[in-house]
Amino acid sequence: MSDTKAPDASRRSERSRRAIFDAALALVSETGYARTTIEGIAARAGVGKQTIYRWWPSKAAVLLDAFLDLAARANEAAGLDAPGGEGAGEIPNTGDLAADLKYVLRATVDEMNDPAFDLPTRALAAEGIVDPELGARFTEALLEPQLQYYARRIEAAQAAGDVDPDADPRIALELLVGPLHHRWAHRTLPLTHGYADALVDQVLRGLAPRP
Amino acid sequence: MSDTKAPDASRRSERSRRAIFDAALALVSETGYARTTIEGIAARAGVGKQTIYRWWPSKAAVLLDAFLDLAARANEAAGLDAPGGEGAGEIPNTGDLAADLKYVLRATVDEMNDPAFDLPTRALAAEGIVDPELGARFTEALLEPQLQYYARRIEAAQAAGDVDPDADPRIALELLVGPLHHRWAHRTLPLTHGYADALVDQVLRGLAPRP
Amino acid sequence: MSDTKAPDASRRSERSRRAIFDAALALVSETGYARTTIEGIAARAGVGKQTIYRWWPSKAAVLLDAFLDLAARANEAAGLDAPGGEGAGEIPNTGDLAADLKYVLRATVDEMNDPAFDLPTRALAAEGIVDPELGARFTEALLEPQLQYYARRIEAAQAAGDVDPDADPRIALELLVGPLHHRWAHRTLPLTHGYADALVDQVLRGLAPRP
Amino acid sequence: MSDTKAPDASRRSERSRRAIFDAALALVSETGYARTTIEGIAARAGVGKQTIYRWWPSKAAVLLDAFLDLAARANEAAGLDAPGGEGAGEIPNTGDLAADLKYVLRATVDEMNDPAFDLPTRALAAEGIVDPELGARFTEALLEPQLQYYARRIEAAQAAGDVDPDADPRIALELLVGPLHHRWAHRTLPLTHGYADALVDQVLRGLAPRP
DNA sequence: TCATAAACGAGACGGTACGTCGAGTCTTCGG
DNA sequence: CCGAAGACTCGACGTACCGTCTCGTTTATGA
Repeated sequence: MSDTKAPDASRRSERSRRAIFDAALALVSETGYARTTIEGIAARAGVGKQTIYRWWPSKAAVLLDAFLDLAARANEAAGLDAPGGEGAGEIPNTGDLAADLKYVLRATVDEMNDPAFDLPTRALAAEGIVDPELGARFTEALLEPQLQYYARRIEAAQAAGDVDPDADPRIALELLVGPLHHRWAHRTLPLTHGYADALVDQVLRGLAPRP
Repeated sequence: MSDTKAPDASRRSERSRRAIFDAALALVSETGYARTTIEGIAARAGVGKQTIYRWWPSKAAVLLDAFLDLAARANEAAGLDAPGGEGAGEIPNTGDLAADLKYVLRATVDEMNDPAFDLPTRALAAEGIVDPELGARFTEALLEPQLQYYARRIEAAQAAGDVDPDADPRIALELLVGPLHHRWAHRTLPLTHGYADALVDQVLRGLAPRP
Repeated sequence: MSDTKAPDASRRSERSRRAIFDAALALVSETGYARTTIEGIAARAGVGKQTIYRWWPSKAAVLLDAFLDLAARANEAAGLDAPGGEGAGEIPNTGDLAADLKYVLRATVDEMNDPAFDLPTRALAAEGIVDPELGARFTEALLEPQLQYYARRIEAAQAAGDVDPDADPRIALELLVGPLHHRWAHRTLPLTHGYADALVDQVLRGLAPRP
Repeated sequence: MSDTKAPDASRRSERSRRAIFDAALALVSETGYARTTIEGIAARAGVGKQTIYRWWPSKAAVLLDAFLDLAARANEAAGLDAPGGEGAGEIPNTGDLAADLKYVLRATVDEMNDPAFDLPTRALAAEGIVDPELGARFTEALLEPQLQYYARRIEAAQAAGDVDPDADPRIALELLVGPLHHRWAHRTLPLTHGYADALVDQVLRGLAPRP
């Protein structure tokens, strides 16, 4: 007499799962997150509503998983094509910290300016701001791993003597991504490569090893 | 030539307007933004739904105005009780830039940890991330004026020789509020006074006048 | 301390009254009674809503008065152009009862087939069926006077020896208008001159003086 | 090729259908038709509004079906308890036409004086007068079958030599029900058994076989 | 002959119900 | 025996009018 509610994941239809992800991402980018409905996703995916409710608790959760899946596939496809790169997403280490950070921040700026990434990301970020549960999953699965790349690169720079060994890598990394995020979230000023460069330069001034 | 449907603002009921603000803020802090409905606000305010729809286009717009009104009244009540302070909200200038910034950032951290401010702010920020129109109003009316206080204090510090005259005050200010916002928005790590202090110290290292 | 609500009828705006009647009749014939609203009448008449509510208790009452006014003006314009006619609306008395009744019933059939009369009459009749108050006014002001014309003509026929003196004129008259009304109200079969004639013939057979 | 929105009637909830009928009839007789709302019916029936809108186009249509259902059940329960009667609703044929008609017309008068039948019938009749669509359904489903009973009884009387074989049964039947209906609809004079009797006598005079 | 009180146009107000949409649950039926 | 299909209850949406209530603005005496 076990839990009558737990669905048997092993019997899950992979075909339906993919169709739901595809439908969700398509609808969000076509009509916006707010106008995307679970009924709509089900209809578009050719799936019963219950098949969605069985596996996800909310629209946001569906979209988060869809996004994660998208990111995973993108990473897979990415491979080793970054300069000096090892793992996918890892920040390159050419020995020139400023150049490496500028490269990554410029790429981030480009993503933020690309509606294909921008719109669903905004939807998820907005939901995560309000819903701690979902925000935690978002942070954990997408944001934090990315921040660790920065941490590792900065620690490498400390080991190489390019950064003050007393500096806190966590604070350093937040000085890089925080301002970018702020402009993106509040649309105060345009996000440009120039801004990314200036940001890196200013932050690195504060991280320089003390004489 | 203009909108033929515009209601006559001069005949507007101030009593209803206030009741709507109060109800909206109360409901959001009691039950959360998502569960707050226009019907609920109207009922709580003892007001017809149409009276809300007549003056606001959306739930978010109501809440934004309610928040603005709240902030305005708070500012009015604030007056001159900040150390070295002149205008309400202005960052104090005691001559010690680090101390002044830490004072303000600690206050900001406290607000972010106070559910009374936190919940409606999250709701508005989330809506603003997704709805550019509303986000613009939010930024313009609430965020940007606050950022200008930072800009002025930093410029004063430049004039006093405490900050590199070549530094860009806008970038400097974003280095202060961006990371704070980032932690708040994504709940990556706790927001503490210690974090505020460390942030100010790290940023000011990068702003120090060159020898 | 008399009734504080009674408006001063002597100061009433005749212009508004006419405009309201015109607007009401126009709207009912254009869009139907159900879709006609007091707000609509007021707007069309260029009149404040309160001017309607001041003088009438309901939409149906407005329409009834509008209809009465229309009928009064029609009667006024009618004059003496009926064969053998005296008063307006009076049933002619040419000495041939059957012919006189057929003449009047054919005219009634024509009115019932004319949408300009049909639609507002249906609206009023329907309202009167459900609302006894209004129904009484309708019957008293419009229907009963008309029925009296029949009563008088039948009594004249009795005096002339064309109708059994023992027959009840009220029952006789209802035998004439009742079936007509029935077909009109329920749209069972078409209303034609032939039907009017057949009806008169059949009824008069039952009214013939006994040998 | 047909309507793409048509719901699947085979999956319809019989329980909801019954609850809606019961609620509709109860509300109409308790508070009157005008004050009966679809929301009210749904609430009383413990049913979602959509379940009403899914299956009926209007309040009047709901009530008509409820009424039809009521009549059908009443007929079913009626059986053979009328004098000389065969089918339910059929007019008895005792050989005495006048008596049979008086029996039925008196029963009709009684129904018209019984608020339980009167109120919903007035509501439906009123709606049918104004809405041809609904009126047609009303006439077809309720009125016309009843009129056919009269037609059949009169034809039987013609066959028996009690009625002029040249008389039109349709006109004859309308002479009986039309006046009754007229008094009922316009409330001109009270509906009594005496009136029913007088009506039958007067009409039969006109239908007597010619010598 | 003007002041003054009313009726007037306009329309905002608190409400009620509308008809629609989607959420999340429950039932049926076909592959 | 899953899962698509979709009917169900529920509740909020945004709209339309209701009937009431101010607002100024005519208007038409009666002091």
